[in-house]
Amino acid sequence: MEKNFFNQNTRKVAQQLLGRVLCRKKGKQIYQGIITETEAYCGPNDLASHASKGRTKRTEVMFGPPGRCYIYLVYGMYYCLNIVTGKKNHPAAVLIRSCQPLKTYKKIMPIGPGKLCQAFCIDKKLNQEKITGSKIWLELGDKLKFTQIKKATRIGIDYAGKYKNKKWRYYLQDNKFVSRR
DNA sequence: CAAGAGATCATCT
DNA sequence: GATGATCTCTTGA
Repeated sequence: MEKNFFNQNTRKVAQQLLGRVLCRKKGKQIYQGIITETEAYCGPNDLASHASKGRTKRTEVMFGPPGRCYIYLVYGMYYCLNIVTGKKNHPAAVLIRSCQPLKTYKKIMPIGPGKLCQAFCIDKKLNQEKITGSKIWLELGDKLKFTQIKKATRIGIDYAGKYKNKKWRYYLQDNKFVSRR
């Protein structure tokens, strides 16, 4: 991955992450999948972002340097994986929502942010880890020049006022491994 | 097919 | 004490 890739506009990162390969190593197992769906959470003004509520213990990692994992528990049940973007003290991140499995040893399809974390054995132990480490990292994958990117509203953020209508969800058109169309 | 409910708990007020 | 960046299951048209 390019240096400083995550230190740029969150929406741009979210789109450029599509097609790249998420890799996770746990023990001898390696899990890999092509990222098919992402969402951008664009800083302190974005009412959909946890960071809009200010700096707390949970959101602290978003205020840190780009390229770290932000992992939290939603609805008391599932983990969600984000990657912090933008420069330090600008709290923003990209939610990795779905991927197309390449190499998995579990019978869980990584479709939807909760299932993705289940399938890839991602939990809070990886919070704040660099996304360029030995446990979790990204690879370039094949080029996706000819694949269309669709834009849509983000899921599950009805509370976000005028930000709920922003089309900051991105997914690969015609790919089956997308949570909603 | 769409809409609603329930599971379940860390985080924040 | 309330609330979710989810998912599955049930109900009913």
